[in-house]
Amino acid sequence: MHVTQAAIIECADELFYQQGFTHTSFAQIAAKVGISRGNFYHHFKTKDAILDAVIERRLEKTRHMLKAWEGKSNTPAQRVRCFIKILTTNWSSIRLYGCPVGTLSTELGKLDHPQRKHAGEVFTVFKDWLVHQFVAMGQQTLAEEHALHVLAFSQGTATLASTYRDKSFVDREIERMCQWLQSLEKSPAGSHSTKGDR
Amino acid sequence: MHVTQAAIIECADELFYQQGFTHTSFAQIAAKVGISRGNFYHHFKTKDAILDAVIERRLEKTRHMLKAWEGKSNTPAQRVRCFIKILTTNWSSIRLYGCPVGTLSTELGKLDHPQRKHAGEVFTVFKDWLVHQFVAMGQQTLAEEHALHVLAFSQGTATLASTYRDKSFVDREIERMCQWLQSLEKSPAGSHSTKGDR
DNA sequence: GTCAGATTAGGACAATCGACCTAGAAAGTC
DNA sequence: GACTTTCTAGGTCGATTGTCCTAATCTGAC
Repeated sequence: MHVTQAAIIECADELFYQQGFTHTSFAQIAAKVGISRGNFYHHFKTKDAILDAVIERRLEKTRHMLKAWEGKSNTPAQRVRCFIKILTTNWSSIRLYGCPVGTLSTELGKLDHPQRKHAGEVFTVFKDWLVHQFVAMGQQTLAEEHALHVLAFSQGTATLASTYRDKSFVDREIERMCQWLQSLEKSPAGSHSTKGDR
Repeated sequence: MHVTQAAIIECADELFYQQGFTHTSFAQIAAKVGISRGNFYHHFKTKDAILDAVIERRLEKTRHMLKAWEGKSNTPAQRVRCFIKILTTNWSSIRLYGCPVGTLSTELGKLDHPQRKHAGEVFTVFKDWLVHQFVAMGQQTLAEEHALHVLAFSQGTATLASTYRDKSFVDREIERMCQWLQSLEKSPAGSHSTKGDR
Protein backbone atom coordinates (compact mmCIF):
# COMPACT_ATOMS: atom_id res chain seq x y z
CA MET A 1 0.00 0.00 0.00
CA HIS A 2 1.58 3.23 -0.98
CA VAL A 3 0.28 5.30 1.94
CA THR A 4 2.69 3.34 4.13
CA GLN A 5 5.48 3.97 1.69
CA ALA A 6 4.76 7.69 1.81
CA ALA A 7 4.72 7.58 5.58
CA ILE A 8 8.11 5.87 5.61
CA ILE A 9 9.58 8.50 3.32
CA GLU A 10 8.14 11.35 5.35
CA CYS A 11 9.38 9.97 8.67
CA ALA A 12 12.77 9.13 7.21
CA ASP A 13 12.99 12.64 5.77
CA GLU A 14 12.36 14.16 9.17
CA LEU A 15 14.77 11.86 11.00
CA PHE A 16 17.52 12.27 8.42
CA TYR A 17 17.16 16.00 8.89
CA GLN A 18 17.07 15.96 12.66
CA GLN A 19 19.65 13.25 13.36
CA GLY A 20 21.61 12.87 10.16
CA PHE A 21 21.57 9.97 7.72
CA THR A 22 24.24 7.84 9.38
CA HIS A 23 22.84 8.19 12.86
CA THR A 24 19.30 7.24 11.84
CA SER A 25 18.47 3.53 11.94
CA PHE A 26 15.70 1.42 10.45
CA ALA A 27 14.42 0.77 13.94
CA GLN A 28 13.92 4.48 14.57
CA ILE A 29 12.09 5.05 11.33
CA ALA A 30 9.92 2.01 11.93
CA ALA A 31 9.06 3.20 15.43
CA LYS A 32 8.14 6.62 14.12
CA VAL A 33 5.98 5.21 11.34
CA GLY A 34 4.46 2.66 13.68
CA ILE A 35 5.31 -0.46 11.70
CA SER A 36 7.61 -3.39 12.33
CA ARG A 37 11.25 -3.30 11.39
CA GLY A 38 11.18 -6.23 9.04
CA ASN A 39 8.45 -4.66 6.99
CA PHE A 40 10.91 -2.30 5.39
CA TYR A 41 12.34 -4.76 2.95
CA HIS A 42 9.08 -4.96 1.08
CA HIS A 43 9.07 -1.22 0.41
CA PHE A 44 12.78 -0.42 0.21
CA LYS A 45 15.55 -2.90 -0.48
CA THR A 46 18.30 -0.85 1.16
CA LYS A 47 18.85 2.22 3.29
CA ASP A 48 20.16 3.98 0.21
CA ALA A 49 16.85 3.37 -1.51
CA ILE A 50 15.09 5.25 1.28
CA LEU A 51 17.60 8.05 0.98
CA ASP A 52 16.93 8.21 -2.74
CA ALA A 53 13.21 8.53 -2.14
CA VAL A 54 13.74 11.17 0.53
CA ILE A 55 15.86 13.28 -1.80
CA GLU A 56 13.29 12.90 -4.56
CA ARG A 57 10.60 14.05 -2.17
CA ARG A 58 12.65 17.06 -1.18
CA LEU A 59 13.19 17.98 -4.81
CA GLU A 60 9.47 17.78 -5.41
CA LYS A 61 8.59 19.86 -2.36
CA THR A 62 11.18 22.47 -3.25
CA ARG A 63 9.88 22.88 -6.77
CA HIS A 64 6.38 23.17 -5.40
CA MET A 65 7.37 25.83 -2.89
CA LEU A 66 9.20 27.89 -5.50
CA LYS A 67 6.22 27.74 -7.79
CA ALA A 68 4.04 28.99 -4.95
CA TRP A 69 6.37 31.94 -4.44
CA GLU A 70 5.88 32.93 -8.05
CA GLY A 71 2.23 33.49 -7.33
CA LYS A 72 2.64 35.36 -4.07
CA SER A 73 5.17 37.95 -5.18
CA ASN A 74 4.99 40.37 -8.06
CA THR A 75 8.57 41.45 -8.61
CA PRO A 76 11.57 39.13 -9.00
CA ALA A 77 13.40 40.99 -6.22
CA GLN A 78 10.47 40.32 -3.91
CA ARG A 79 10.73 36.63 -4.77
CA VAL A 80 14.41 36.56 -3.93
CA ARG A 81 13.50 38.18 -0.62
CA CYS A 82 11.14 35.26 -0.01
CA PHE A 83 14.15 32.99 -0.28
CA ILE A 84 16.37 35.15 1.89
CA LYS A 85 13.75 35.24 4.61
CA ILE A 86 13.27 31.49 4.65
CA LEU A 87 15.78 31.43 7.50
CA THR A 88 13.27 33.32 9.60
CA THR A 89 10.31 31.29 8.38
CA ASN A 90 11.92 27.99 9.32
CA TRP A 91 13.91 29.31 12.24
CA SER A 92 12.56 26.93 14.86
CA SER A 93 13.96 23.94 12.99
CA ILE A 94 17.03 25.62 11.51
CA ARG A 95 18.02 26.68 14.99
CA LEU A 96 18.31 23.06 16.04
CA TYR A 97 19.23 21.18 12.89
CA GLY A 98 20.64 23.69 10.42
CA CYS A 99 19.68 23.84 6.76
CA PRO A 100 18.29 20.50 5.54
CA VAL A 101 19.87 20.92 2.11
CA GLY A 102 23.34 21.88 3.22
CA THR A 103 23.68 19.48 6.10
CA LEU A 104 22.66 16.46 4.04
CA SER A 105 24.96 17.43 1.21
CA THR A 106 27.82 17.87 3.65
CA GLU A 107 27.21 14.56 5.35
CA LEU A 108 27.00 12.60 2.12
CA GLY A 109 30.17 14.31 0.98
CA LYS A 110 32.02 12.99 4.00
CA LEU A 111 30.62 9.50 3.46
CA ASP A 112 31.63 9.67 -0.20
CA HIS A 113 28.11 8.42 -0.76
CA PRO A 114 26.93 7.61 -4.31
CA GLN A 115 23.87 9.80 -3.78
CA ARG A 116 25.95 12.88 -2.98
CA LYS A 117 25.29 14.51 -6.31
CA HIS A 118 21.62 13.69 -6.13
CA ALA A 119 21.36 15.54 -2.84
CA GLY A 120 23.17 18.46 -4.41
CA GLU A 121 20.42 18.78 -7.00
CA VAL A 122 18.22 20.42 -4.39
CA PHE A 123 20.73 23.25 -4.37
CA THR A 124 20.56 23.38 -8.13
CA VAL A 125 16.79 23.70 -8.10
CA PHE A 126 17.12 26.72 -5.85
CA LYS A 127 19.99 28.07 -7.92
CA ASP A 128 18.19 27.82 -11.26
CA TRP A 129 15.18 29.54 -9.76
CA LEU A 130 17.33 32.34 -8.35
CA VAL A 131 19.15 32.72 -11.67
CA HIS A 132 15.79 33.15 -13.32
CA GLN A 133 14.85 35.88 -10.87
CA PHE A 134 18.12 37.77 -11.32
CA VAL A 135 17.80 37.59 -15.08
CA ALA A 136 14.32 39.07 -14.72
CA MET A 137 15.95 41.85 -12.71
CA GLY A 138 18.19 42.65 -15.64
CA GLN A 139 21.28 41.00 -14.14
CA GLN A 140 21.78 38.38 -16.83
CA THR A 141 25.58 38.62 -16.95
CA LEU A 142 25.97 38.09 -13.22
CA ALA A 143 22.81 36.09 -12.59
CA GLU A 144 24.60 32.81 -11.87
CA GLU A 145 27.15 34.45 -9.61
CA HIS A 146 24.47 36.32 -7.71
CA ALA A 147 22.39 33.18 -7.30
CA LEU A 148 25.29 31.26 -5.81
CA HIS A 149 26.09 34.22 -3.61
CA VAL A 150 22.58 34.20 -2.17
CA LEU A 151 22.79 30.44 -1.62
CA ALA A 152 26.12 30.78 0.14
CA PHE A 153 24.73 33.52 2.35
CA SER A 154 21.87 31.26 3.31
CA GLN A 155 24.16 28.36 4.11
CA GLY A 156 26.64 30.35 6.12
CA THR A 157 24.02 32.13 8.13
CA ALA A 158 22.21 28.87 8.86
CA THR A 159 25.38 27.13 10.00
CA LEU A 160 26.51 29.90 12.28
CA ALA A 161 23.07 30.69 13.64
CA SER A 162 22.55 27.02 14.40
CA THR A 163 25.87 26.84 16.20
CA TYR A 164 25.09 29.80 18.43
CA ARG A 165 21.31 29.32 18.29
CA ASP A 166 21.09 33.07 17.93
CA LYS A 167 18.14 34.58 16.10
CA SER A 168 19.27 38.21 16.20
CA PHE A 169 22.31 37.34 14.11
CA VAL A 170 20.00 35.91 11.45
CA ASP A 171 17.97 39.10 11.40
CA ARG A 172 21.06 41.23 10.93
CA GLU A 173 22.38 39.09 8.09
CA ILE A 174 19.00 39.11 6.40
CA GLU A 175 18.89 42.88 6.66
CA ARG A 176 22.37 43.08 5.16
CA MET A 177 21.36 40.81 2.32
CA CYS A 178 18.18 42.74 1.59
CA GLN A 179 20.17 45.94 1.35
CA TRP A 180 22.51 44.30 -1.10
CA LEU A 181 19.53 43.18 -3.13
CA GLN A 182 18.12 46.68 -3.09
CA SER A 183 21.37 48.10 -4.41
CA LEU A 184 21.06 45.67 -7.31
CA GLU A 185 17.56 46.86 -8.05
CA LYS A 186 18.68 50.47 -8.24
CA SER A 187 21.62 49.81 -10.54
CA PRO A 188 20.38 47.59 -13.38
CA ALA A 189 24.03 47.01 -14.31
CA GLY A 190 22.99 45.69 -17.71
CA SER A 191 25.78 46.41 -20.17
CA HIS A 192 23.01 46.81 -22.71
CA SER A 193 19.60 47.77 -21.36
CA THR A 194 17.09 45.05 -21.99
CA LYS A 195 13.46 45.16 -22.93
CA GLY A 196 11.82 41.86 -23.70
CA ASP A 197 12.42 39.09 -21.25
CA ARG A 198 15.48 37.57 -22.86
CA MET B 1 53.23 6.98 26.85
CA HIS B 2 51.93 10.25 25.66
CA VAL B 3 53.29 10.06 22.14
CA THR B 4 50.70 7.35 21.47
CA GLN B 5 48.01 9.50 23.02
CA ALA B 6 48.96 12.37 20.72
CA ALA B 7 48.90 10.02 17.74
CA ILE B 8 45.42 8.84 18.65
CA ILE B 9 44.15 12.40 18.88
CA GLU B 10 45.74 13.36 15.60
CA CYS B 11 44.34 10.37 13.72
CA ALA B 12 40.93 10.79 15.31
CA ASP B 13 40.95 14.46 14.36
CA GLU B 14 41.62 13.61 10.76
CA LEU B 15 39.03 10.84 10.60
CA PHE B 16 36.35 12.88 12.36
CA TYR B 17 36.95 15.56 9.77
CA GLN B 18 36.96 13.28 6.76
CA GLN B 19 34.20 10.86 7.76
CA GLY B 20 32.27 12.57 10.51
CA PHE B 21 32.18 11.73 14.21
CA THR B 22 29.34 9.20 14.08
CA HIS B 23 30.69 7.32 11.11
CA THR B 24 34.18 6.95 12.57
CA SER B 25 34.77 3.86 14.72
CA PHE B 26 37.42 2.88 17.23
CA ALA B 27 38.59 0.19 14.82
CA GLN B 28 39.31 2.74 12.13
CA ILE B 29 41.24 5.02 14.45
CA ALA B 30 43.19 2.08 15.83
CA ALA B 31 44.09 0.89 12.35
CA LYS B 32 45.25 4.37 11.39
CA VAL B 33 47.37 4.75 14.52
CA GLY B 34 48.66 1.20 14.21
CA ILE B 35 47.63 -0.04 17.63
CA SER B 36 45.10 -2.59 18.81
CA ARG B 37 41.50 -1.65 19.50
CA GLY B 38 41.55 -2.68 23.11
CA ASN B 39 44.45 -0.40 23.82
CA PHE B 40 42.15 2.59 23.60
CA TYR B 41 40.60 2.16 26.98
CA HIS B 42 43.89 2.85 28.64
CA HIS B 43 44.12 6.27 27.00
CA PHE B 44 40.48 7.26 26.58
CA LYS B 45 37.58 5.86 28.56
CA THR B 46 34.92 6.74 25.99
CA LYS B 47 34.48 7.99 22.45
CA ASP B 48 33.36 11.31 23.86
CA ALA B 49 36.67 11.62 25.67
CA ILE B 50 38.48 11.34 22.35
CA LEU B 51 36.16 13.93 20.86
CA ASP B 52 36.92 16.24 23.75
CA ALA B 53 40.65 15.88 23.18
CA VAL B 54 40.23 16.45 19.45
CA ILE B 55 38.30 19.67 20.03
CA GLU B 56 40.90 20.83 22.52
CA ARG B 57 43.61 20.16 19.98
CA ARG B 58 41.74 22.12 17.35
CA LEU B 59 41.33 25.05 19.70
CA GLU B 60 45.04 24.99 20.37
CA LYS B 61 46.00 24.78 16.72
CA THR B 62 43.60 27.56 15.82
CA ARG B 63 45.00 29.90 18.45
CA HIS B 64 48.49 29.10 17.25
CA MET B 65 47.61 29.81 13.62
CA LEU B 66 45.98 33.11 14.46
CA LYS B 67 49.01 34.16 16.47
CA ALA B 68 51.20 33.33 13.49
CA TRP B 69 49.06 35.54 11.28
CA GLU B 70 49.68 38.44 13.60
CA GLY B 71 53.34 38.21 12.76
CA LYS B 72 52.97 37.80 9.03
CA SER B 73 50.63 40.72 8.32
CA ASN B 74 51.07 44.34 9.22
CA THR B 75 47.57 45.78 8.93
CA PRO B 76 44.43 44.35 10.55
CA ALA B 77 42.69 44.31 7.17
CA GLN B 78 45.50 42.21 5.79
CA ARG B 79 45.01 39.78 8.65
CA VAL B 80 41.32 39.47 7.93
CA ARG B 81 42.25 38.74 4.34
CA CYS B 82 44.40 35.87 5.64
CA PHE B 83 41.26 34.42 7.13
CA ILE B 84 39.14 35.02 4.05
CA LYS B 85 41.69 33.31 1.85
CA ILE B 86 41.93 30.25 4.06
CA LEU B 87 39.36 28.67 1.76
CA THR B 88 41.94 28.78 -1.00
CA THR B 89 44.78 27.67 1.25
CA ASN B 90 42.94 24.58 2.40
CA TRP B 91 40.98 24.02 -0.76
CA SER B 92 42.11 20.47 -1.42
CA SER B 93 40.57 19.27 1.83
CA ILE B 94 37.64 21.69 1.97
CA ARG B 95 36.65 20.54 -1.50
CA LEU B 96 36.11 17.03 -0.19
CA TYR B 97 35.13 17.46 3.45
CA GLY B 98 33.94 21.04 3.90
CA CYS B 99 34.98 23.27 6.77
CA PRO B 100 36.19 21.24 9.77
CA VAL B 101 34.71 23.71 12.24
CA GLY B 102 31.29 24.06 10.70
CA THR B 103 30.74 20.43 9.81
CA LEU B 104 31.60 19.18 13.29
CA SER B 105 29.43 21.79 14.93
CA THR B 106 26.55 20.89 12.63
CA GLU B 107 26.91 17.17 13.25
CA LEU B 108 27.06 17.52 17.01
CA GLY B 109 24.02 19.76 16.84
CA LYS B 110 22.04 17.02 15.15
CA LEU B 111 23.20 14.47 17.69
CA ASP B 112 22.31 16.84 20.51
CA HIS B 113 25.74 15.94 21.78
CA PRO B 114 26.93 17.31 25.16
CA GLN B 115 30.12 18.57 23.49
CA ARG B 116 28.23 20.69 20.97
CA LYS B 117 29.07 23.94 22.70
CA HIS B 118 32.67 22.93 23.13
CA ALA B 119 32.99 22.44 19.37
CA GLY B 120 31.40 25.85 18.87
CA GLU B 121 34.21 27.45 20.83
CA VAL B 122 36.47 27.08 17.81
CA PHE B 123 34.15 29.49 16.05
CA THR B 124 34.40 31.81 19.01
CA VAL B 125 38.19 31.80 18.88
CA PHE B 126 38.01 32.93 15.27
CA LYS B 127 35.28 35.41 16.07
CA ASP B 128 37.12 37.07 18.93
CA TRP B 129 40.21 37.36 16.78
CA LEU B 130 38.21 38.91 13.94
CA VAL B 131 36.50 41.30 16.33
CA HIS B 132 39.91 42.41 17.49
CA GLN B 133 40.99 43.09 13.91
CA PHE B 134 37.87 45.07 13.08
CA VAL B 135 38.26 47.15 16.21
CA ALA B 136 41.81 47.88 15.14
CA MET B 137 40.35 49.02 11.83
CA GLY B 138 38.23 51.57 13.66
CA GLN B 139 35.00 49.56 13.36
CA GLN B 140 34.36 49.07 17.06
CA THR B 141 30.61 49.62 16.95
CA LEU B 142 30.09 47.00 14.25
CA ALA B 143 33.08 44.80 14.99
CA GLU B 144 31.07 41.88 16.34
CA GLU B 145 28.59 42.02 13.46
CA HIS B 146 31.36 42.21 10.88
CA ALA B 147 33.21 39.31 12.47
CA LEU B 148 30.16 37.08 12.36
CA HIS B 149 29.52 38.19 8.80
CA VAL B 150 32.97 37.09 7.74
CA LEU B 151 32.51 33.77 9.53
CA ALA B 152 29.17 33.21 7.83
CA PHE B 153 30.69 34.00 4.47
CA SER B 154 33.37 31.44 5.09
CA GLN B 155 30.88 28.77 6.13
CA GLY B 156 28.49 29.34 3.28
CA THR B 157 31.18 29.39 0.66
CA ALA B 158 32.76 26.24 2.03
CA THR B 159 29.46 24.37 2.09
CA LEU B 160 28.46 25.31 -1.42
CA ALA B 161 31.91 24.92 -2.90
CA SER B 162 32.18 21.48 -1.32
CA THR B 163 28.81 20.48 -2.74
CA TYR B 164 29.74 21.48 -6.28
CA ARG B 165 33.47 20.93 -5.80
CA ASP B 166 33.95 24.15 -7.73
CA LYS B 167 37.03 26.25 -7.09
CA SER B 168 36.14 29.17 -9.35
CA PHE B 169 33.10 29.91 -7.22
CA VAL B 170 35.36 30.18 -4.17
CA ASP B 171 37.60 32.64 -5.98
CA ARG B 172 34.66 34.84 -6.94
CA GLU B 173 33.27 34.89 -3.42
CA ILE B 174 36.68 35.68 -1.97
CA GLU B 175 37.03 38.55 -4.42
CA ARG B 176 33.61 39.82 -3.42
CA MET B 177 34.53 39.62 0.23
CA CYS B 178 37.85 41.39 -0.25
CA GLN B 179 36.10 44.26 -2.01
CA TRP B 180 33.70 44.55 0.89
CA LEU B 181 36.64 44.65 3.26
CA GLN B 182 38.29 47.35 1.18
CA SER B 183 35.16 49.49 1.33
CA LEU B 184 35.37 49.21 5.12
CA GLU B 185 38.97 50.38 5.08
CA LYS B 186 38.11 53.50 3.09
CA SER B 187 35.19 54.50 5.29
CA PRO B 188 36.31 54.31 8.93
CA ALA B 189 32.63 54.63 9.89
CA GLY B 190 33.52 55.56 13.46
CA SER B 191 30.67 57.64 14.85
CA HIS B 192 33.26 59.28 17.06
CA SER B 193 36.86 59.02 15.94
CA THR B 194 38.82 56.98 18.40
CA LYS B 195 42.34 57.23 19.61
CA GLY B 196 43.37 54.86 22.34
CA ASP B 197 42.59 51.24 21.75
CA ARG B 198 39.25 51.06 23.52
C1' DG C 1 68.82 -7.82 39.01
C1' DT C 2 64.36 -6.66 41.11
C1' DC C 3 60.18 -4.76 41.15
C1' DA C 4 56.34 -1.32 40.42
C1' DG C 5 54.01 1.17 37.17
C1' DA C 6 52.94 2.25 32.49
C1' DT C 7 51.72 0.45 28.15
C1' DT C 8 50.21 -2.97 25.09
C1' DA C 9 47.69 -6.84 22.47
C1' DG C 10 43.96 -9.66 22.02
C1' DG C 11 39.77 -10.93 22.95
C1' DA C 12 34.98 -11.03 25.40
C1' DC C 13 30.86 -8.66 26.17
C1' DA C 14 25.98 -7.10 25.21
C1' DA C 15 23.87 -4.22 22.06
C1' DT C 16 22.84 -2.60 17.65
C1' DC C 17 23.50 -2.25 12.79
C1' DG C 18 21.56 -3.18 7.80
C1' DA C 19 19.93 -6.95 5.39
C1' DC C 20 17.07 -10.77 4.66
C1' DC C 21 13.61 -14.65 5.18
C1' DT C 22 9.28 -16.80 6.09
C1' DA C 23 4.67 -17.43 7.56
C1' DG C 24 0.47 -15.49 7.67
C1' DA C 25 -2.96 -11.55 7.44
C1' DA C 26 -5.27 -8.42 4.36
C1' DA C 27 -7.04 -6.89 0.03
C1' DG C 28 -8.64 -7.49 -4.37
C1' DT C 29 -10.12 -10.44 -8.53
C1' DC C 30 -12.68 -13.74 -10.61
C1' DG D 1 -16.54 -19.25 -2.38
C1' DA D 2 -11.48 -20.05 -4.10
C1' DC D 3 -7.37 -17.86 -5.59
C1' DT D 4 -3.67 -14.46 -6.44
C1' DT D 5 -1.33 -10.50 -5.09
C1' DT D 6 0.06 -7.23 -1.77
C1' DC D 7 1.38 -6.11 2.62
C1' DT D 8 2.86 -6.98 7.40
C1' DA D 9 4.94 -8.93 11.80
C1' DG D 10 8.46 -11.14 13.93
C1' DG D 11 12.67 -13.08 13.94
C1' DT D 12 17.39 -14.50 12.23
C1' DC D 13 21.81 -13.54 10.11
C1' DG D 14 26.70 -12.09 10.27
C1' DA D 15 29.09 -7.96 10.99
C1' DT D 16 30.21 -4.12 13.71
C1' DT D 17 29.48 -0.96 17.48
C1' DG D 18 31.44 1.05 22.15
C1' DT D 19 32.96 -0.72 26.31
C1' DC D 20 35.67 -3.36 29.30
C1' DC D 21 38.87 -7.16 31.17
C1' DT D 22 43.06 -9.75 31.58
C1' DA D 23 47.50 -11.31 30.75
C1' DA D 24 51.73 -10.20 28.73
C1' DT D 25 55.33 -6.83 27.70
C1' DC D 26 58.00 -2.79 28.20
C1' DT D 27 60.25 0.91 30.93
C1' DG D 28 62.73 3.08 34.40
C1' DA D 29 64.00 3.66 39.38
C1' DC D 30 66.43 1.55 42.86
